[in-house]
Amino acid sequence: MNDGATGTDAYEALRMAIAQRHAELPSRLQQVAEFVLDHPTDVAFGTVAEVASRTGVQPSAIVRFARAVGFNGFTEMQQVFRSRLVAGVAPSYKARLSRLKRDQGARLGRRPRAVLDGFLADAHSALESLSQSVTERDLDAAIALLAPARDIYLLGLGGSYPVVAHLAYVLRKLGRRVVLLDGIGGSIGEQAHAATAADALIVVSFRSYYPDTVRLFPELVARGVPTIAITDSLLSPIVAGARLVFEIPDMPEAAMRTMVAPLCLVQSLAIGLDLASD
Amino acid sequence: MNDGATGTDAYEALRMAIAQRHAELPSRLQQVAEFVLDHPTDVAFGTVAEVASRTGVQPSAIVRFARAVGFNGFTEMQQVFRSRLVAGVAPSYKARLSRLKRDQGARLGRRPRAVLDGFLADAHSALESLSQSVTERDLDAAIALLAPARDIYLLGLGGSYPVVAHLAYVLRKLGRRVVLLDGIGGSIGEQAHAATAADALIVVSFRSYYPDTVRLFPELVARGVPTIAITDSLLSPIVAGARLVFEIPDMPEAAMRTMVAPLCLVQSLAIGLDLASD
DNA sequence: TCCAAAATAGAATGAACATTCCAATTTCTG
DNA sequence: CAGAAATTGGAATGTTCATTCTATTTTGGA
Repeated sequence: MNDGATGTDAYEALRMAIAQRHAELPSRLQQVAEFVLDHPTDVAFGTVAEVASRTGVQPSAIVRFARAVGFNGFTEMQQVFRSRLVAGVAPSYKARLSRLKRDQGARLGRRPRAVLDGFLADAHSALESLSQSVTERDLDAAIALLAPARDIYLLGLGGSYPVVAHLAYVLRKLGRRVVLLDGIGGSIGEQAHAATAADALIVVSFRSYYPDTVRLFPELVARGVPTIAITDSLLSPIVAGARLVFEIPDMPEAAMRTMVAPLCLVQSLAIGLDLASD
Repeated sequence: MNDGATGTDAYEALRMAIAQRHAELPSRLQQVAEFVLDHPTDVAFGTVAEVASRTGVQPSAIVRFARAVGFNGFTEMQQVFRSRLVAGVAPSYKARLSRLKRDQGARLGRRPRAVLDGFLADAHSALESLSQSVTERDLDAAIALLAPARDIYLLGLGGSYPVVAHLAYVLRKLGRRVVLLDGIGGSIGEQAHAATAADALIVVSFRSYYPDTVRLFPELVARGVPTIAITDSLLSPIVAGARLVFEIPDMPEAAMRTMVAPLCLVQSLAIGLDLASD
């Protein structure tokens, strides 16, 4: 079963279907069709009464229209119009949809291919929402913060560790002095002991926040180390005190996470920093 | 910080206000605040009952929260969340994609935003080609190879290290026994010493292939350890002897690499393995 | 430990809603 | 120009919803 037809696709498909059938509809329903095509957002948010009044028809005409184009009622049609808005912004809803899609595929037999497709869909939407949520201003500010730093300290444990590991790799390749706070061979606190206001810190942490990260972060902030936080919520324990916060919301939980978005962000910071310092 | 307070601005202002007041709210309202910040889309579309149920509180708590942050009721607060979605509708997905591709040419441009867009475009296309190149048969075979393994050894150094680090994290979360060959505290060879035909090995390596990987890989193969290789070319030094090879071609070079595709692949292997062994 | 104040859960309430139904009207058809 | 069929308007219906209210629980202070 090729599903396609979720999110924007479903909306576009419906749009085409309405346009096609427009000619053969009774006049009042044509009127509805025109309004609906011209004001999709009103349909997404409005009630039957509102849409009817704006269209200039009776509420029942709206319901009849919805049925005429293949739905069981207005509410059902409205879902399609809402899904479009979700596809545009709204990472959470979208993420949930793709997760749903994945789960559906998995239910149909747990075939690994379906699992892969699910993660690919997640990854695509994560990248998409990253693209929308990151502003040029924040990127500039981040690079300005990192540029003068003597050493760049990286803190990310548990599921976030691969992100900082990658960042460490790239920054070192680019000739930067990096301290990766991984706690190997002793306490993290000792590794971070030399950090001062002349350095910089990049913290990466997602729910559920790794205890050592939560503990060490405020210490470094208190010592005046300029800090960039990459996390999933403004309420995360690594937000207060950070000079700059990149919020990457709606990450799936625990083992289901791919870290694709944070990786891309971090990569861009490193390369952007390198380009800026020539 | 005087915003015009309409559309997205109003939303951002509200978000900040909620984050600030979070600490001083009673606990149930804090709970609501967290959900609301993390799932704005659910608030935009949902009913009080839905939001309450997803948050895990009573409907009245939602209303109390809305009043606590300065509205007359839930409905009023919801308007702000809806306004954000309306503001974000304009550019269609396809338009954004093509813009992304166009900007890719500007990769050499130094503006960090262009750099990020470039990596995002790369990531998208990497995922796309991964989706095409991986066959269901290979995935099945990989999972069949991993399923009976006692311990799963992971080998990936340099730029590939984040991939295996992530894989190790996920597999351990799922209760698998994992040995991450990272060379910490001694030689990698010693870490791998216990590997036998009853175990399994996943090697990840991309050009230019890390010397230690190239050295250790044939040893393990010679000892009969069933091996899955993830690499960028069939000519790569970790292909010969591997039971199974996932080829992910066309990776950009060295520090420019994001590892997004291998990460997704590896994630799918782990989850697919877990699902298969229920 | 006890008391007062705040917070909360859950039921009650009344409004708003989508949907259904039917009589009135218009549009086809022979 | 009938007569039948389709379409339409508008009221009726049953449901769902946001909101309010109150009894109970929890919290904080003396």
